[in-house]
Amino acid sequence: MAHPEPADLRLDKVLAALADPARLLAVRAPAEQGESPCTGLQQAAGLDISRSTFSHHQRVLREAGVIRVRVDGSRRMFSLRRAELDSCFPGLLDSVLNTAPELLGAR
Amino acid sequence: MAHPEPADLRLDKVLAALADPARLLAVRAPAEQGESPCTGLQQAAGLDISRSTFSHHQRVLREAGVIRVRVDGSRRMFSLRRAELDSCFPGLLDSVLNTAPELLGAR
DNA sequence: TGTATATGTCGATAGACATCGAACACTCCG
DNA sequence: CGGAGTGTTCGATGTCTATCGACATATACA
Repeated sequence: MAHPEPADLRLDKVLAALADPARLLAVRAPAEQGESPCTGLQQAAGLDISRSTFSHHQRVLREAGVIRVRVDGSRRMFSLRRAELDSCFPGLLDSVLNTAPELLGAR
Repeated sequence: MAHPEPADLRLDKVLAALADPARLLAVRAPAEQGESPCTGLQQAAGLDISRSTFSHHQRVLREAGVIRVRVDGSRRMFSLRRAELDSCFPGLLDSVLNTAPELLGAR
């Protein structure tokens, strides 16, 4: 369960991680609610996908450095790596999170 | 040679179009120099790829609504669709263009 | 100690994508 | 007209990605 260092964040990877409607939705829940458990996040995002697929998306976001995953008992708690992202790519996360849901893309 | 209407821009498509080191480079030239011819743009971006590959990238950027292509004699002139992008996704383009070249990603 | 809950991993599959060279189309200029 | 310059399209190829179901793992709880 590796997280990249802030110095290792790359814009193309971050953009690729965000360039998916499911992941754009998944990233909004921890942005609004703070740290969220995996299941709650999936439900909050209204994602009708299998657990393994969600786990895959979670890994993509984590390996790109967009989210942090913390083990808490039997659950995983997700949070946005907002400070690191804002530091490396100022304004990027805000512009993505402020986009109206209708403009995110088709599922 | 179709360009999407501003109302048809979708964040996931724009992010996907930008989520490539070659395209991130290609987009910086017209941002700095204004309207640029294709060849000049490719050279300015330092892209060592074939013409057909560059043409492919150009198409991806155009179909996502990131750039506009105008035919001028035997050449194509490229420009950023800055106004439309800023209107739909405020701050996104700026954050991408302001990112240091070393952070764009590996080629 | 079982049993239920929560989540990751594996292997398969189907579709998307980056890349190239070759061939084609169009414009400009001599 | 014909060659040079500019760029697109096509077909092939290798790689990546999204998705799933099944299985494994780990914690929590009775």
